Amino acid sequence: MSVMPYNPAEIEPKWQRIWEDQHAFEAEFPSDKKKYYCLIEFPYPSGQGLHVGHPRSNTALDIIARKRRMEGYNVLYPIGWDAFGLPTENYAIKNHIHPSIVTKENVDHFRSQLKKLGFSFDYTREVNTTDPEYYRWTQWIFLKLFEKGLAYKSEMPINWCPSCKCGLANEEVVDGKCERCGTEVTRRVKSQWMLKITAYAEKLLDGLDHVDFIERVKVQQRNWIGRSEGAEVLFALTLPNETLKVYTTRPDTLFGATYMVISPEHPLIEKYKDQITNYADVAAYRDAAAKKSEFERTELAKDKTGVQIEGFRAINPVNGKEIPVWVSDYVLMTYGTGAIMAVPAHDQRDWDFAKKFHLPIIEVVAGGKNVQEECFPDVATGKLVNSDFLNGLSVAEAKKAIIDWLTEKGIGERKVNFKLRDWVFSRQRYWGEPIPIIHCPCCGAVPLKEEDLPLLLPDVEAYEPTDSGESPLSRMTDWVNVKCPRCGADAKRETDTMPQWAGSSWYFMRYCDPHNRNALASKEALDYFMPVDWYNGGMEHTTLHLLYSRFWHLFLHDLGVVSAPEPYQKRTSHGMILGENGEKMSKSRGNVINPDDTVAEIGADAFRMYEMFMGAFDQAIPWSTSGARGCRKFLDRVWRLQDILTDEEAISQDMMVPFHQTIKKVSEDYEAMKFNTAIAQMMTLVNQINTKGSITKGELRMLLLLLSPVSPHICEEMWAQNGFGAPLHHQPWPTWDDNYLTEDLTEIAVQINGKVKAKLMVPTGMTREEGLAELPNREEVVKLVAGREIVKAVYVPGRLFNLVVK
RNA sequence: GGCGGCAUGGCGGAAUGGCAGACGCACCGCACUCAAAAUGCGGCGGGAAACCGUGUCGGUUCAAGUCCGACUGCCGCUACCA
Repeated sequence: MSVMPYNPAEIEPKWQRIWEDQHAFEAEFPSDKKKYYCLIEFPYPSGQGLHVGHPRSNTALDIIARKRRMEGYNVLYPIGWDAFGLPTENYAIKNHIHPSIVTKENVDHFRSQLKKLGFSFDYTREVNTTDPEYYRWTQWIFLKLFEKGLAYKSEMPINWCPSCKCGLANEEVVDGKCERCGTEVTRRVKSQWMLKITAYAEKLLDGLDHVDFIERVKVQQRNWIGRSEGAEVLFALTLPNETLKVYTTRPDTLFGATYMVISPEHPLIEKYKDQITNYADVAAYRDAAAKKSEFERTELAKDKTGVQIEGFRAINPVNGKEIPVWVSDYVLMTYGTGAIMAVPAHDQRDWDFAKKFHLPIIEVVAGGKNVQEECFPDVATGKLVNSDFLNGLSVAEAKKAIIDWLTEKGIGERKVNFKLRDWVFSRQRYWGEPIPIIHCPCCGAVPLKEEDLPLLLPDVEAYEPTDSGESPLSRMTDWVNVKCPRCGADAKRETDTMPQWAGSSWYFMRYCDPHNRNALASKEALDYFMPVDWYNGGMEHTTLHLLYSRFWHLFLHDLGVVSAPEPYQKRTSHGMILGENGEKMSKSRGNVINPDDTVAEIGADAFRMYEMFMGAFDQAIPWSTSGARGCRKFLDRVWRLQDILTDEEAISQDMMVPFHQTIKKVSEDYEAMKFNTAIAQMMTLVNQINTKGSITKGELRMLLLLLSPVSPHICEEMWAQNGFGAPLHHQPWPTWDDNYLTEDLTEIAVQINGKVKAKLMVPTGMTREEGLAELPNREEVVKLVAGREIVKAVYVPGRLFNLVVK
């Protein structure tokens, strides 16, 4: 008997319809079952449509979601659209179409592409960040942050993209260039909304100890938060009642401080302009530094510049010595106190600076080479010298001693600093959430009342940003001019909008209760579904989205909105898919693979399988069209197993071991995201079945169960065609029996001096003692030893037998 | 400069310290075919062989792709963070 050929173009849409009609993948609430929440990063619905990178993450968690359902969990695996953002706005400007229309078209296209891949998303819970019913809650969270003093407006130099005409967060500046358009970023002073993420620095750091994130992610977040322990020290100045505070991680080297440096933006310069005898030089240096972009500052990092301030000096508190104060842009106003004590002997930057300007270098930690020739920054080995009461101590001991001394004298104290900066939250753009604040000349910034949310984005004629740097909304006078809700005076609305990171900072909470009109989600739904059990996404979101959303979630937890402190229990990350030439896929390189084309050629099941089989999940892998066809060939082979199907119900005795090994391997490898080896194991099994020449019904059922999370359509179809009963996705996940994992006899390797010389069959249970007693007498072994003296024998049960001979 | 990761056939990649190269791709041979495609079967690191082979050099071990030390080369993140 021979079945019809495998035709994914027919069976895939059929099963997608059946799943939809049966509401097969909708999460229940309320439910008595245990929940499992799988999450992938919701896509930005770009005009280009789906990229082959999206299905890599989606398929991986689809496998987990489908397996969990078969294990009896109430699975939440949702999808939505992160739809605010610049590309849509730019497209709208160029083509004179409203961004909301562009967004709708793109979302529809994306959804249809995803549906063709058969992901088991719960489409009834779709969210869209541009939906007023969604962004009213984004605005609500902002109001709460404002209420708690975590949202504030601040005049500050921001990164300005002259091309996008928009302020950028530090995180959106890459190599001194705009992340989006590549234009060199300049600095511009503007009044900006800021979110005080720094208030959560410690919690964001501590929370990492309680979640199961891959180590890379933890390390990157820790680095980004950048906690450092040190001390603040007050230096007296030769000015009446004036001190200069510095932050240092090396208070132990205080005796080696030979000069000080303040940042060009340091207020001391303006305050004492009359006392600074070379003020003109200092001011000129400051103004030149201000003009430099972040990029230029970094580029010129190697070559230190600076000006010595004439007119006053500082006094080193430990030895009373007067030391000069310099201005240099290697000291940043935005970190620490904007001023440092310079210890050239033990800090590379200070050393470079001292060498250039011929400043004294005094060794205070012995153990390196001549500090006049080479800086010695090591903290592990040296002992203190030239440091009075610290002499002879290790660096760690000296740190403690000097901090105690400073604290006692009241001129210093222990201090923890973070690299993390507050989040610049304003965008001078149209296509984002309006910030629900009214500026009143009397009352200042007045929040909208909660019942007035959502503050709708008004329709405007032109979305172009203005040259003045104001948002396009500023031109909407009818919308901008309002009465102050507090005092009734004429007031103006805030015209900046929120960044794209806003809507994506809480979307996983909305999925729990997406149609709620009274709250961002009900407490009951949040307490049931949160936290996300498994979140997979790109490494590029580690320091931005992943940190921002943890911040918002921790904040909402403090507010009592949600019980879980951390939003994500587990975070994994997929590797990038490269073009066939091994380079990053891009239009300009002409190496983009379109998922639609691949699905049309080999089907969604084979496409999904290839995405999982191509290599280690967390590594970057080049696409291979012939490799993808190989997966289609495998599914053809699976399909043709029906040609050799017998009427036997059970798994035959001689196949028990291979099947149980496969159940174990596949089950464990899916969990460890080792999808490639899980699939390889199933290929091996199918090869074995083909060699044997027949397959029983029980064997086919088992294979289909194991394969179905990867390639669900073909498995459902074969399941139904062969009358295997209730739909496959309702079947329980199979379990293995350890008794069937091994054969009676095991092949081991026989080594002489560590080199494999022969293979032997031994009873599987043979212990180390039995092996050592019996194996040297085996005929094959005696032959290999050839009369030489056996110095040592090692038997590793089930593995090998090694003889060391002379 | 700092932090992290990686290095295995022609290619993607397997391998709790225990038989290196599973599985797949490409390629070669054979069968089927008038022929090709598809499919099936077989081969496929180097070497005539002894043997040699997991970026380089050392070390630990009965045994190292795997652990340790030094180095080289790529990739990612970060970057004058005091």
